Amino acid sequence: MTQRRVTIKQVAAEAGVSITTVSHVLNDVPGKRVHPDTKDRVREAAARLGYLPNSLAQSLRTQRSNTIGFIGDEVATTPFAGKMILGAQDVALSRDAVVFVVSTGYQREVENREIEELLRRQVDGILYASMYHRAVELPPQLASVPTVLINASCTTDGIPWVVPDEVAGGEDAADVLLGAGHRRLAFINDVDEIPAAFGREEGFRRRAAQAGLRDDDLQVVTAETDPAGGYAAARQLLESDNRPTAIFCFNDRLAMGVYRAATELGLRIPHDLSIVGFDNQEFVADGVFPGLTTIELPHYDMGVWATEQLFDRIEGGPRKAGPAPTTRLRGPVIHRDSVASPPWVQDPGERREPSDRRGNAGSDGAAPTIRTNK
Amino acid sequence: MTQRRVTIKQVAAEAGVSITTVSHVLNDVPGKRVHPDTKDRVREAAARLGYLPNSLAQSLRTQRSNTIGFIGDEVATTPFAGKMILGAQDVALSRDAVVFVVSTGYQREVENREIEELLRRQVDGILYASMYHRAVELPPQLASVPTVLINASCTTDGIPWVVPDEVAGGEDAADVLLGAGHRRLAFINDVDEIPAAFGREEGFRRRAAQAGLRDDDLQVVTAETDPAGGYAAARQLLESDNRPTAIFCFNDRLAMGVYRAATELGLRIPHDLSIVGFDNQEFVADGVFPGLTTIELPHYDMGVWATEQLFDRIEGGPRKAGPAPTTRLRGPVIHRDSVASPPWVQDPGERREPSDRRGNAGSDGAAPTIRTNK
DNA sequence: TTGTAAGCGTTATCAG
DNA sequence: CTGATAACGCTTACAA
Repeated sequence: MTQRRVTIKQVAAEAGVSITTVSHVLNDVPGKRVHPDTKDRVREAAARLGYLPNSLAQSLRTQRSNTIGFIGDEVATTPFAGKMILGAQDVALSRDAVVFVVSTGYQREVENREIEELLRRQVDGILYASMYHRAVELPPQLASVPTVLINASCTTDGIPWVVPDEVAGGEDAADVLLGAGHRRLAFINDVDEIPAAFGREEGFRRRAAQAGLRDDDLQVVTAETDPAGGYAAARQLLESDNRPTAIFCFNDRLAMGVYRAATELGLRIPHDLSIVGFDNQEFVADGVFPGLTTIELPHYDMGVWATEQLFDRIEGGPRKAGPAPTTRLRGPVIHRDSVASPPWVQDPGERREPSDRRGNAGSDGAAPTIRTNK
Repeated sequence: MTQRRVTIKQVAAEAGVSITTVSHVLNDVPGKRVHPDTKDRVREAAARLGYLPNSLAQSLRTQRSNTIGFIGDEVATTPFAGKMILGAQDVALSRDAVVFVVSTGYQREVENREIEELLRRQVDGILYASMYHRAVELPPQLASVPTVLINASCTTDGIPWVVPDEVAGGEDAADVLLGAGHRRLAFINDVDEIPAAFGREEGFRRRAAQAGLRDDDLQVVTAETDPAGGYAAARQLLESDNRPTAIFCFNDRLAMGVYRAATELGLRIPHDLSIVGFDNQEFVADGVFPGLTTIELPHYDMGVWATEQLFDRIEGGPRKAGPAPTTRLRGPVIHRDSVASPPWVQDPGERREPSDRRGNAGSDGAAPTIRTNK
């Protein structure tokens, strides 16, 4: 059935010119002037035959495949992978490129095989993505091809990387709570010692200190980052003498447990207890009641940034001047309904206005702020 | 920096043979007998140089790219995409193939461009995936390349497709509830008229009827498939005269709303109300308290099945005999803690044993059953 | 303004 | 058993 695809030769024949000419007009080669009439004839012929240049042949000749690889440690169990991939493919498509997606499942051998397959296919570059913010060691085979890290940092130099601005996230969370008038805060942090844990705590503490909170007005505890962990930590926090009026949670899943604890203790959210989460896992943050105000992780934007960097490097030749760029991207705060002023506060300070969903590719400037409907 | 990759020519030189011979030994060409010593020399040379055959050149020559495309309507906003992709890439990798992932965002123009890019790259075949079970119309450009549908059906003949077995899902949900001794059931279905809605209702009703339930022992209402929709429907259901003791929800998100309604009405889950969901959206089903018993959608398995079919077609030449295979895959029921026997029931019937997570690629046979820890 | 021919890295045909 | 050599479909000096 699948009759052989139409080639440049057929187009040439159809247009009554040589294949060289076809190539010239179809590629708009700079120095070459081709008679307008000829051009038209060629274009028509190509269109008539439905000619699509064979990318493999082009790549073989030009040493450029317009193809990049996306290597993820896991692609199925987190909702984040999709956003990074989408960011990557959006900018890829704008350069007529397509992306190979492979998932390693954290297995070195699988990773090696996949890298090999990608290399054999002459990918122009590789995006190496982690599902959670961490430091990685770059597989040595990748040394030969432009590579950019997403949601991960590394010490190999010459490798650009992008991660979320965790500190800013912690600050933003604090600002939301402080802005509403809260003065007794708690932070349920991840037990694991990872960049996100350090960064968010640092930012949160800094703002609390700047706001003049005393040491025992800010409790920090750690927990497993799941509902059970959040529940346990929240019970402890909420039954203590100096009960906080607001809790910042390392992530949304953990926050679910805090909701439960609050409910069990008869505390109403947000009236008796305000909560801010992290991640903006839509089905979670938007599914709990009342909706969870949370800090979004900039996965899509990281995908975009990384891919743009990647193409820069691919096009910029071997190595651009100066060290590789790295950046931390700030995620927007998503306002829902889990934050209110404590009863004794009159003026909760101004509430920020809604803004657009995707406006924040930069890492500096004030945090964009978002209010969801519903 | 990136010195030109090593080619077959260099290997030939290094081994002191012709490139033909190198090709012969590296590919183990059937009819060709090469002296064992020569073989060794070649293999060593290849290894020493770190030779990786250029896949582009191979493809150009053999007309086989060992590359497939995965076209999804959206890849970022659902947790399902990742599983289908993983299924696809797992089988692809086992055939030394890699998969291009593209997302159309439901935009025809984007889809067309992407299809074009894939075709230009000579993909051997295409997986066309929908994020929710529906009937699709196949883009005509795909006629020229082997294609298999995932989570979607179509009428174009010759096109294999795989979808979830919705009817079985409805039956399984009913069985769980009926098995626990419930006799007053409700089903909150999707308002949208989609295959999932029809199928699940059919299966659920069938089993209820088989169990001898009277018509008014099974209420079916419809709602938006989000927490708010579930909440509203549940309030209505639970405040009625003939309050059901168990509710089957079209999906897990909707079930979240049912949890809230139950809590507000002072009904305890599962003691006063049993709930079964659908989808097994991990962070939701596993995040609510108590954990939600639910029917999993077989996304991974659908990805696997489709990709195997795809390779069959690719290898089987133009068209295999007979009509294209299609199938409905059953998802396992995931037992958590949202189902119990109503108080008046003595023996809830036997509870099934835990089983393995991936054992169910087939669509027939009893539903595999899974109990999560925690 | 157009065309010839070399070459990108392989595989496959056909001789030696 | 081994090796020239012609494709595969395209781009690009270089000629005409």
